Amino acid sequence: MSTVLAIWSTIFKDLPYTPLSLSAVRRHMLLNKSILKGHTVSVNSLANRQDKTDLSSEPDENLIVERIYKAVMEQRLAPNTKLSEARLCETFGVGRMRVRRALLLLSSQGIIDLHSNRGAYVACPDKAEANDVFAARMLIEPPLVRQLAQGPSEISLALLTDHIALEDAARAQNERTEIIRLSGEFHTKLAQATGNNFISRMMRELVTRTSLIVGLFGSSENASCPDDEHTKILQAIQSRDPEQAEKLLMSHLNHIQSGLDMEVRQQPQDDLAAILG
Amino acid sequence: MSTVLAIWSTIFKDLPYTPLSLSAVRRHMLLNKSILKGHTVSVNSLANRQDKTDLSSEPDENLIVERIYKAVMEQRLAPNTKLSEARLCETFGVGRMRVRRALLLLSSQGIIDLHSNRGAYVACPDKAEANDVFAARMLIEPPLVRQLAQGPSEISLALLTDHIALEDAARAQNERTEIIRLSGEFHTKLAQATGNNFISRMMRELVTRTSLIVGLFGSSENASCPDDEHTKILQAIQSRDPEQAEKLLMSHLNHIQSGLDMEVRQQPQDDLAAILG
DNA sequence: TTGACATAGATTGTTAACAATCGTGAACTT
DNA sequence: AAGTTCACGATTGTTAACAATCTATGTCAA
Repeated sequence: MSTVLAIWSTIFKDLPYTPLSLSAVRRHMLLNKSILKGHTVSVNSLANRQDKTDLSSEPDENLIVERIYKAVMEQRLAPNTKLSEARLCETFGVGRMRVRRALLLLSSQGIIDLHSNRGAYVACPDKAEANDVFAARMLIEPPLVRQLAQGPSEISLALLTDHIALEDAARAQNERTEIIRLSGEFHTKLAQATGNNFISRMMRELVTRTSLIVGLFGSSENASCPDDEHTKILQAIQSRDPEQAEKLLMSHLNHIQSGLDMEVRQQPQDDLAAILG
Repeated sequence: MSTVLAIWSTIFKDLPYTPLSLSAVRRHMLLNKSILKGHTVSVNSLANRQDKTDLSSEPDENLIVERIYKAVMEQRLAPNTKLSEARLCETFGVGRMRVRRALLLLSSQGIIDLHSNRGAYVACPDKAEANDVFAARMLIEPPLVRQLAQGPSEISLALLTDHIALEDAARAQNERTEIIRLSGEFHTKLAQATGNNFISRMMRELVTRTSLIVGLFGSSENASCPDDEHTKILQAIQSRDPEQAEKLLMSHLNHIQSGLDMEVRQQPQDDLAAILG
């Protein structure tokens, strides 16, 4: 017992399983019964197992994560807002455990901060963090669009044109929150167009953080990206012009960043004066 | 009550707090008592609060995460290895809750996969994922070292030279696991040298995944990066030669990738033949 | 007016028991 | 020999009660 634990301690290893023919397993078990020792090896489990592709697999706390993510992207959830467990339980009609897991996931994505014994608060990036986010985006996005403009990813570009149509529609109807969210998600979809899951996830995180930053340091009129810059970037990509695409994107990011006032940080919800009159 | 809940549902907002003078708060409360309605506003909490910088803040499940992360980096934990809750509880001497939180965090970092009702398994990247990882690294790392070679980050370069010393020492003593881990962490520290937290986190994740991939698809002799390539890259950075640094890094990554055999995937622990004799 | 206790209340952290699910191995059928 | 069914055991998922912590508010002294 303590020896088994010792082995585990050093290697963290367990018996895994693999699909195999049933008889083959039985043969092995007969031939090497002594080797099995304390471990137990299944028969049917090895043969019967099939790849369940986990289709309907996320009716869980991912919904909560998505809802809160969306609220942050639309700047309806202001930085420093407290997310109390009880309130979230009522809101989503789930148990405390689900809420807890969701909060942990959100904190691992940097969307919220978890303070021990004090609760969860929407992340409130400071000046240094804001600079990091933009520096990271300026490092990653240029080679990204360059690659998109070079490689032939015809199909995935359709997603981008569709997205811009959505943006235009939202702008036409003047739906503020929708505009803000779509405006950010354009960049996320830019990354998705590469078909690379890692790049997509990184961009998604960076864009979410950017949304918080714009909400904190931005003035109200430039909450969303300038209207036509996305269109122009996409056009450059479609016409296979890497230089132009990269150039447009850099100036686009610069526009966003220069629209921020890093010194006069607005504290939308954190300022008692705004609430107490 | 239901109106409060309705507001919450749409905005997810709560009363936050800010450090303020005690008398100022009292004045506000007297002047605007009616505005406070259902909400409660503290007095001392607003004034007494000080920035506790959460120094000794992580004696929690981060330890478990770190231990498992390290085991993966050193290729002691093979892909597909099952991590059962009970076993982890014994190993680390903590309750099931901590283990559960740690597993959730690890899964959000892509280090393990969580299968519903079946447990946690060390991530087992497939061919497509491996390609994504290398594509992402080749997108990010070149501009990263280029930037390092341009910008003057003298101090942080010391960390890199120290690290290479560690690598050499480990190689001299022929400590396999140590060599493998340090070999990967060189790239992580490359990212840390930028001083940008986001870039650091991304690289850390990519390097961890790379470690799993090399363990799966690599032959035993090229488990670690070739000895002197790291040294040369660092030299190029120190001599402020962006072109050379970028070039060396690209060929370095290509070395690693070309050392993999994507077709004949080794299943170190997942292969019953290896266990059953 | 300001700051310092102290108590009451609310919120989060933890634990342990219970429920649901799945893997296991045998008996049984073809 | 190969496949199927079924109950048992083990593992994971969930819940609810309890413990620990922090916040809120009033009272008291300076």
